[in-house]
Amino acid sequence: MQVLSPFTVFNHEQTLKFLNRNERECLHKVIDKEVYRVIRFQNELILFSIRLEGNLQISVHNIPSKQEIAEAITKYVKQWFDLDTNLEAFYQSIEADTILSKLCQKYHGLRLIGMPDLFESLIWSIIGQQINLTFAYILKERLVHNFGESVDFHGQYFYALPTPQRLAQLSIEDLRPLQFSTRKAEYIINIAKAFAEGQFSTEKLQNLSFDEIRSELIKIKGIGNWTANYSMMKSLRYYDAFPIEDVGLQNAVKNHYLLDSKPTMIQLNEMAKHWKGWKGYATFYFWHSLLE
DNA sequence: TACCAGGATGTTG
DNA sequence: CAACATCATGGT
Repeated sequence: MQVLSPFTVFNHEQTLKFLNRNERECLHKVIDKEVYRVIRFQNELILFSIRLEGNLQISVHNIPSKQEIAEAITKYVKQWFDLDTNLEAFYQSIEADTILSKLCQKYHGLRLIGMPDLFESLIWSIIGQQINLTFAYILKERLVHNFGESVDFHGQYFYALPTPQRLAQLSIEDLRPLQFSTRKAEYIINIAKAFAEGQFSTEKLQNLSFDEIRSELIKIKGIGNWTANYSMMKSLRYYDAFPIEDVGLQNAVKNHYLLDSKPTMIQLNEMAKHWKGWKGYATFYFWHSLLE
């Protein structure tokens, strides 16, 4: 076991609320203020948990923890929970926007909970395109339960996302019975192939600029501006990535700014000038407000 | 029942 | 280049 501490700010309550946002979430489980997750490390499935109370205690459950595993998990958690960001810089930067500032006070210490695995955020965002979130979680659950591997811990199963290699083997006909549309199936299998064959990876994007990464992502069929920015903010930690087409964001903005209809992209871009450098973080806070 | 969902793509005018 | 149709299905 190890402990991540001390932090300047971390909002345990709001983080738990985020992690519990959908009962059907299948890639982590919250049990008594402790979040469990399986990651793959050196082709081995590792079940670990983080205690969301006081200091963040990390435990490894299914195998004896070695130094290098502890380091890998620590790195993962730091990225997942965005522990290295200076939140005060975000809060100060958007100070001119009194409405967002109020949200920041309300959720003070909430960090942008991400997805360290780029493949995961791409698959998840493609699943979520143009359907309601409830259905999106059902589709993800079917994909994971049908094709993902799991760790059996005291009779309870904890799943990992199927690997690109596994999904690359599938055909559209395998996913149609799970109620994936032909297009979603096609996009997912194509992206899985690109990752499996090494044509695409986080490493290959490492030395590129924001615009170059965005354009590389958009070259892939099925990834548009929304998906590219979603993944850049959730996986690649570009806090200014802005999924402006997002209906949830638009609705949250409509609610908080008391608009009579959803903002146009032009309006939203205008408002987002106050969030410069932190548009992704602002988006995350607005999304979080939808959980109320 | 019609319209909306954490959009993207291909076609048409 | 902007407008429109299409995808597929659950939720309200």
